[in-house]
Amino acid sequence: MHMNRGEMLPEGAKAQRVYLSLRDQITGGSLSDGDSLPGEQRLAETFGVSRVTVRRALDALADDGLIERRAGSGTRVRGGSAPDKPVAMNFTTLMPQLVEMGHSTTARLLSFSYGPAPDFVARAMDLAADEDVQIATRVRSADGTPFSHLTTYVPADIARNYSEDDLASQPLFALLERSGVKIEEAHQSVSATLAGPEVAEALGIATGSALLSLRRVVRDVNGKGVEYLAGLYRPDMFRLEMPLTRVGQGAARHWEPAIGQDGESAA
Amino acid sequence: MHMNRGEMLPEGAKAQRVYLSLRDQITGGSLSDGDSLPGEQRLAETFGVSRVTVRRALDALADDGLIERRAGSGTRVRGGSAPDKPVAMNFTTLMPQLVEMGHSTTARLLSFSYGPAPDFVARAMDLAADEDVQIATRVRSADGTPFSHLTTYVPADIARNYSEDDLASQPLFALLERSGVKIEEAHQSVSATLAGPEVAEALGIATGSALLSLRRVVRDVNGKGVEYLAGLYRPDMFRLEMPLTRVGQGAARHWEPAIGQDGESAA
DNA sequence: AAAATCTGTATTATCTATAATACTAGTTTG
DNA sequence: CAAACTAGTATTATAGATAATACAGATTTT
Repeated sequence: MHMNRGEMLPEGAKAQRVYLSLRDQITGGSLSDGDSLPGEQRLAETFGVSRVTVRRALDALADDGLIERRAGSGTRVRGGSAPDKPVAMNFTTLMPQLVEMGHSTTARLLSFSYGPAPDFVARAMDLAADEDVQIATRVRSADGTPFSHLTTYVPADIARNYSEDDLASQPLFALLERSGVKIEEAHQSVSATLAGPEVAEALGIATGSALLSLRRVVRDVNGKGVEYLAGLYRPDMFRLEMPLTRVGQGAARHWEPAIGQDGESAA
Repeated sequence: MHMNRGEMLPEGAKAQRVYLSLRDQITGGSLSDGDSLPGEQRLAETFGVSRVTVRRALDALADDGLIERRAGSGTRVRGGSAPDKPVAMNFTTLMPQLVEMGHSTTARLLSFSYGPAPDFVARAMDLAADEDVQIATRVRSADGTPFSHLTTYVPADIARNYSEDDLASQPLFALLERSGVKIEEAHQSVSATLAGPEVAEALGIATGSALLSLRRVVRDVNGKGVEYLAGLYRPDMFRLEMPLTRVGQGAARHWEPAIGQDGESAA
């Protein structure tokens, strides 16, 4: 009975690469149950490593309970497409659907400071080059497992309206609107990146893991930037879900988000 | 003048990890121009490797032209937040905005076959366990650089309506609607994953790079699944952009996609 | 029953990373 | 100017990971 929750990574650097790649395919759904995995020899060839190295990666996967190895037969996937409890982000609120799913959420404030806005933030928010912003980094956990690493930049004059404690307990949206900010527009950009040493430790994952990266710029009615968010999310814990419906006729036919029906819908 | 386009990766496995992590931060916008990078000694400590290894990673970054090193002063970022030509995906068409931006797009068919649907596909599309599907994998390139690796699963009876050549030249949407399929609903799930050896080669990137992962299930008016798409996108070439506006009043206030106004558009 | 394929196990040479250095030459800060 | 940074350049010993092999035992296929 191992309760290691996917943290039994092998020692070698190449072995870790193989381990992470295979683990991503399993938890990501590309590999389901059954007789799936190729033989150790073939894996060694496709990854360009020796069989010993593949072996170390498979040992770690077996420790995690993700695969099952039987001599003579082969290696099979076990936990196929049954991720623990993937938190999804709701489209219409821009907030993770946590409360609705009975998750207990906690936020931990990692750093908190005021200072000049970094270049890319000032550019994205149309700030003066020397304008001070509040920079806060916090990690959110669901049921004790961290799933997001968020860094927010808020112009100092706005940020003075709430306290450091507020940040650790409440979502930034609520604090901004409470401060009298009239939110009007937001622009999100979703991408992927690798986990650096600091965020890897904060999220309890291995350096070099894949992360979902989200950049968000929020503006008020005057077009002034009021929030810049740089969020990193664990793909095994978090997904961006968007249900869409096809509307319109002829050339104007296009997609629109299906609001109010997420995921389980029976219909 | 190096035209290596980010393919000068160092030899050691640990050095590659440092290289990829730093490169992601630079092309991802977390590190802009200026005096940014910490000293080699500090980098070695935070990454948990020796200074020699950090050095190898920095050598490769310098070869790529991403950083500039000056003895005594430090290491600075050069290509900060000016990615080549990031292709964005349009929200309302579910298609990359390529034609509008003057890109020359090519698609290459990597594999093409008919066979029983994999478990996760059959589950997602509500197919019979033994139903045959067409499985096609193709790589799309913009201006000669590959940016997406797409695998589609289409029920065999539908797929017979178009040819193999059609797939290499036209988007699947057009082919489906031409085949008389009434598209009604789609569900997208966005996540991140690591590049395995095969996709890494197909996309011209290093194994272990971060990729944006998109899963899409398209259903017709009867609720039957007509397409399952598993797409992997290079984060340095592709982003999922979504402009949003705040609408509604009071408790019903929520976000909606700002249709028709994307980035550059003039409508 | 034989052949083929797979995991399990072991050994050894080689390559790689690391640590501990030392030193030079630029640059910035006090 | 002097002190305290920095990158650039070496060297060497040691520990560790990897590659290349070989063979035994289990399972499936022919």
